[in-house]
Amino acid sequence: MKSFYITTAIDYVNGSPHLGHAYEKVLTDVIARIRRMMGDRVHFLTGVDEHGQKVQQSARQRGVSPQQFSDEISAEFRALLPKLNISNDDFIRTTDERHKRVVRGLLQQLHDKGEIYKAEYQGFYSTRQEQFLQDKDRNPDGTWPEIYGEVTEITESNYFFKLKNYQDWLVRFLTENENFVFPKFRQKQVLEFLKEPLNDLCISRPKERLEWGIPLPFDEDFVTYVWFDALTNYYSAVVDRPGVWPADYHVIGKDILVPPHAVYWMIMLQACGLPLPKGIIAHGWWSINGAKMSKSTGNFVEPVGFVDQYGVDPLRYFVMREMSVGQDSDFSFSQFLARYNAELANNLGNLVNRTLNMTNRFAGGLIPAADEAGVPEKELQDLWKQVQAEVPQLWDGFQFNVALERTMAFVTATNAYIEKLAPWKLGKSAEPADQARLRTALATMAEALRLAAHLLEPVIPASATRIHAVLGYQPTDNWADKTQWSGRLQGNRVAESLVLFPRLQPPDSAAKS
RNA sequence: GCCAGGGUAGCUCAGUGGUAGAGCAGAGGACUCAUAAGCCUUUGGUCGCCGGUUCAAUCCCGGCCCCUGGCACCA
Repeated sequence: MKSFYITTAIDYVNGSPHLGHAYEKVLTDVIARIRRMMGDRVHFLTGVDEHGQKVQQSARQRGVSPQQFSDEISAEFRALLPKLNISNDDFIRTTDERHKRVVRGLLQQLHDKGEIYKAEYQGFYSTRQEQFLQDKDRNPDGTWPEIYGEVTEITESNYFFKLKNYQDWLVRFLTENENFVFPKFRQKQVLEFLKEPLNDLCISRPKERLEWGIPLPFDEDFVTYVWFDALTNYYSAVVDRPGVWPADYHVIGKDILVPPHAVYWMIMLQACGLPLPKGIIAHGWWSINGAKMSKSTGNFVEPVGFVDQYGVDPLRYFVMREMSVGQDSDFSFSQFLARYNAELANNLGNLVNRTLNMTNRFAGGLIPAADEAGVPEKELQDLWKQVQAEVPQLWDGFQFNVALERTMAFVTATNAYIEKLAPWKLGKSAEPADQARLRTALATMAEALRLAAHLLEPVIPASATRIHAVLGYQPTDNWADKTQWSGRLQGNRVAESLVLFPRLQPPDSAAKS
């Protein structure tokens, strides 16, 4: 069986992880969990990009070796994963031997095929910044900004990859596979970009200028620069695992779609004769309180600290509930608070607790068997059938925000059902008919909760598991079966109580009241 | 400048060629199992602006305005 193979972009280890990094992991994780739940054999890869000039510079500034520097920052990124409850199967570092070996292999192969050639590159070079400058780096009056120091025109030999030759092929491929990039408008952006002629891609740096990289196998005086190093991770990580490549989805930020993933990576694979990924998902960016994320202004969400304070699942829920995949979204604490209290605490969490409470109070803590379903039960069951059919379709279309909305609507309907039955009144009656209705009500609310938790599982896995646990329920791994309305909870002993999402107070309300 | 996305109730957004929808917030009510939660009812919008097509446009076409992002060997 072919694996479902999904990847995140690898993070560049030149700073600490922020909300954007966390979001991409969570989004990919949600998809991975959904596919596992649906029975696919999933392989989920994430990792870090460790080579390059900025890492070399940062290491030098701190007076440590590049390896030591990236060891430290990589550990920080790696630590984020369990914190976010990410279910990745592998974690790749571009400094891994397994990676370097594959990169060098591909480069050698392309060199042998004549896809890589050496040429001279002429341009303006800033010694202070150790980089070539573009015309757009100039001041409006044509001079170079102060930060570059002395700028001189120099000539440098480098290796180039023949991108140009594949432009027509790529245009044809994207035209024939119109849903290759999600969302669709991003695909248009790629084709727009390809209307201009491509240039060949410079893939090397001389070692005297940059030594923190993978040496070219055919010329050890150079290291390969950025794209052959970074993009190849998706392939190098699974080269020894038969049946995994090609990737089903690369999940990336919109900033690295064009040209790296949609152009360079596709052409690299094609030139190497390797199968192409089946799709690319380009997600949007988070702003914080309506403004661009920025460390210098403190407009920044630090995921580890946030999780420590509010929990993993609330963060996961918020980013999936709030963002329409592909669009940008805003993160504000007040919006987080509103979602948290309204949907997680009041709607879902409170339903869990009142269900446990009533089962304990009116049925001795054992979930009763339901009598024959009346009108209210049938209505709720019909709604479940709708939601159960609709949510997986929404998942397929990456509309996780809508899927969560529908799931929560089912939770709301369950709360409304409880009001209609009013078990607390039935519990005071000795009439056999009322007792039967009471048993039915308790069984129905527990069953509804069990089912809803299954739809929430990919997004808030730990909480879903806790809900199932307090219902005395052990899920099986047959999706179609376990999402059927049933009486399988009958006789289970429930927990005494559970405050799943403690209600949060707005920061400034404590003083007032 | 070019390209793309967006401009719909106080807020976040959904939506369709035929009297505008949801959630949250606000207001009122009945209830009490529960995290002062839940449920019911309800206030609220010239659907960015101007034209056009149409019996009929928020949805189609043209123009304009505003916000956001991208514009290559910089990551």
